[in-house]
Amino acid sequence: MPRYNHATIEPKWQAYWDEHQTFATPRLPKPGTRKLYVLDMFPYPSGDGLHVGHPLGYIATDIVCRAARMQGRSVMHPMGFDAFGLPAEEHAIKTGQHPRIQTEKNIANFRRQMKILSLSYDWSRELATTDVEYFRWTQWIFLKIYDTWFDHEQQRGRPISELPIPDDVRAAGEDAIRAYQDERRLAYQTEAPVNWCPALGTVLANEEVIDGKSERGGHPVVRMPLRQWMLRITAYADRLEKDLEGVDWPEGIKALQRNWIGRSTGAEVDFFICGSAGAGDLHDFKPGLRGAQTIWADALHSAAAQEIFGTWKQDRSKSGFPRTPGRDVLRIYTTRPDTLFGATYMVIAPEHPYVERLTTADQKDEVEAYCAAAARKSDLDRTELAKEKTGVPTGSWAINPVNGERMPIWIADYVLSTYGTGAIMAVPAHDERDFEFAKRLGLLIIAVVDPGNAVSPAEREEVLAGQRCFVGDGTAINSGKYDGLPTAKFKEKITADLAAHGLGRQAVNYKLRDWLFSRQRFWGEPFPILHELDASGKPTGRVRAVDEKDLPVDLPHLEDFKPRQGSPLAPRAELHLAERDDYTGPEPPLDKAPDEWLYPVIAGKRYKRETNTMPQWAGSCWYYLRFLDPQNDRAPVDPEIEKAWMPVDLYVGGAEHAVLHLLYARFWHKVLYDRGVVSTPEPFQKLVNQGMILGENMEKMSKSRGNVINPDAIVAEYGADSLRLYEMFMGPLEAAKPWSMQGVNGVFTFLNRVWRLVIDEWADSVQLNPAVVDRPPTADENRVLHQTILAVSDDIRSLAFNTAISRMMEFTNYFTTASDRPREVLGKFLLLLSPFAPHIAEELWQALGHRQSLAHEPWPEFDPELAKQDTIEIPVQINGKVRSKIMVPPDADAKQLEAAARADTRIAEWLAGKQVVKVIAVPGRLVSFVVKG
RNA sequence: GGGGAUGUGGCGGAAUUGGCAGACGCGCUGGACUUAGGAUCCAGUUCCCGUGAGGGAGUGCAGGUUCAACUCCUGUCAUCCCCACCA
Repeated sequence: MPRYNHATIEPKWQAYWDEHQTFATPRLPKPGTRKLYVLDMFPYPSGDGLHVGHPLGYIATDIVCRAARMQGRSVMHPMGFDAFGLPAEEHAIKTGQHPRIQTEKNIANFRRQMKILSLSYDWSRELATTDVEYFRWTQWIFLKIYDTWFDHEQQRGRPISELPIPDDVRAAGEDAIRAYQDERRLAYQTEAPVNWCPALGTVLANEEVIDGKSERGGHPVVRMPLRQWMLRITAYADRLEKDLEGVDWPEGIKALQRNWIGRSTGAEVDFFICGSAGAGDLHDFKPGLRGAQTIWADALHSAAAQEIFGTWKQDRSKSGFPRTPGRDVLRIYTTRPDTLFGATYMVIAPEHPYVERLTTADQKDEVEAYCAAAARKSDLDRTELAKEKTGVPTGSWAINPVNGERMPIWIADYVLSTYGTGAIMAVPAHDERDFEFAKRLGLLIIAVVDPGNAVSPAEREEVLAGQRCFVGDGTAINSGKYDGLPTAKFKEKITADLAAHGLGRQAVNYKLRDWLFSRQRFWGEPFPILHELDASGKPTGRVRAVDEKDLPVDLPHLEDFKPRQGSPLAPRAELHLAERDDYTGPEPPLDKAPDEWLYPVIAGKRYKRETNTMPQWAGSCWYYLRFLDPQNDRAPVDPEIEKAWMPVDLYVGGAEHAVLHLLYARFWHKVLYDRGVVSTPEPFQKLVNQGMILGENMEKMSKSRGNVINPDAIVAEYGADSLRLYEMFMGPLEAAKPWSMQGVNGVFTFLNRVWRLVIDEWADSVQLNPAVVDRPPTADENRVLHQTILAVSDDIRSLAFNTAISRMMEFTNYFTTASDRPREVLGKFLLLLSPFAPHIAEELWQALGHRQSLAHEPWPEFDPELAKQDTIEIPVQINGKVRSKIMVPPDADAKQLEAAARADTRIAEWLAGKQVVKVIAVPGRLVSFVVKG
């Protein structure tokens, strides 16, 4: 009758923990205890609810926390919701209902689903990024960032009030000072291209644009510039990379972040421009295709070029390398300054500011057409179509500072305006892309690196003849006085020489770009920013931060959430949309807000609110701080509390956040650190990525594949304990692994066996199994118990939950067959089991006669003496093959092992008549004979 | 093209610093108890040969180091993920 019935046990204990506030966390760690902050990546509360993949990480952290509490640590274990986001906004557009309503419904469902799993969160700390009282502080942090500039000398963010203002700027007046500051803030405005879909009247994310058309509806999409907010994350690139050293993260994730930051060291070099408009004879040469080689050769030593170059070089060596390049030079960035002598042409990006200036009259049409076409392409198009590199000559020339030779300047979209200086020197002999381009267009290729024997002799000949590209290191050739230098040395030397002549300098570049921080959406945090208007209602360009006391800036009431209907243009053909009268450009939904929200008046001045909203990342950048002090209405977090709990000791979540979320959060944290809001330079000490749970068919779980498993169904049939146990038993936390219903049944069976270990299933009511007795445990029983204690404790520490469970199964197997079992041993076992399967553990703990919850019961102590075996089995190998096994005391030394092995009859037979060459005896491990004959 | 991860029975997966390959579970086979079992208990279960004792092979593939290799080294194949013209 009293079978294991999870359906009655689980609600009972959930109610008990709730009522007794078992998992409430005090404001500060209890004095004399070590703190432990364990954090899950909080979910986006989607309408579909949790699927079994979500709780994988939650269960793992919960086990860690439950065990840690029993080990006497003060545990912080909170949960919340990352609730801004597109799906809720789309739902609102469809239904006209405020997204908050749907969002709160979804949160309620998520919370319910988590609660039936008994994840031991302190729910009093729950938060959602959409809570007005939460995003009030998100806005506050934005203002901190806005109020900060980055001091490159000190490598830290400082208040804008401490920014030194140069005298000439100060003299130019208040607006000049303001502009000077605005250009240096960590939050600044710029024109950035967005994907604008006129038919949908909305701006789309890159992922929503497929082949130049909107993902939904297939409407045309144009890229066009829009004034937007950026965060200067690039200022922190160096620290974001360096500080990875000190954190305990998977190497793969660190590599991913380093790769994303993409630090490279090279040189910036100035090339003198000649042949720009008005420079007379120098641009008589049209850089042709086939003919380029001879033209180039002719131009090399033209007297005019030599003369101009000579004086320029002299000037530079006196005045040094200027901070910003003058009008007369084209500045490039290269990681291979050692190939400078092999540069045969230059390329600038179609968006480069010099395009117009460098384009000669007869190239004008061609260049304009090319740049216009490039502007229409999305980033994706540009890389996809790049199988064939394209470009047009500007008609202008540049002079190579190391040898005074002339080279044509091209425009090509294989050069990115956003990296380096947006201009390159092309070294086709030693760069794949330049090689491909030069080959296609018949440009000159000169080898300046001898690969030596890094390639086959035949290949080397090709390289030297300019018929093959070689990008590796080698020895310098065709490089004047530098000939013979190995690549690395050459780089150093020429960089120093260029610097000495004021022609170049060492430079560091990052792939990381500043963070585009505004979205043209409704369902996000409004910016606490006001734009000043003049008497006629036009923006003056001055920006004002909302006063801290006026936070939060809440979202306004809107009649409907539909985006503006744009005019039906033929966008791909239209390049100058903004100039058309009937054009209504991208306008965020907040522009439809009522005037009293949109146009506040402060001190007699009229303002317009910023109507962009923050991206979804914003809320997740600092939630781990708010959990510590969620009710605080004077600060995002109390400094005393922050100091006591930070950093997060263990952070568990999916690998999909390996780059962006973790980089953004680290960035904000560092700004807050510089500004004294937090006390640690890094927020997350240890990071673990849980793997994906696949469907039973080994495919990713998705609605469309129809292989989604809902945890509710599993809990209903097998109980939360079985679900928890199964998810942990499936395999290593980090690995991807397929779901198996039979596997769930397997752990369910195990729990039934545990149940019967303690409870008499034949009795009419729940009572102890008569086999449970009060007697001291035998040596064997103690050994099994203590080996289990050791293994489970270690496995929890190393997050190897699957093996911890298998050890508990072994324990159960041992005691199932025993005719009786000591109560004390069972009790200790239940404590070990409780972090994994807390409900059944509590129930059985109570059945054993305990009155109190075991949630804060001390963790069983491991006694090595009791775990010791009196004899152990040792394999004996002969020539690497196990031929027998011997029983010896665990502390037997090498001599005793060998003697015991020789005494073994089977070994004696194997050794008979053979010569023993060598004997290896490793105490506690094995004996190995090497024999001959 | 660059970076990262992973390859072990029919399946999920175990295996301190190199030291008994296959723990634990699923599945399967046989048996017990049963009117019955998707319950429970017992035994077996990497493959090949052998009734058996035992022998041989075996951790994607090919080599190497070692008394000893899933583990270390070299090469190679496959799968997955991320980034992708970053000069």
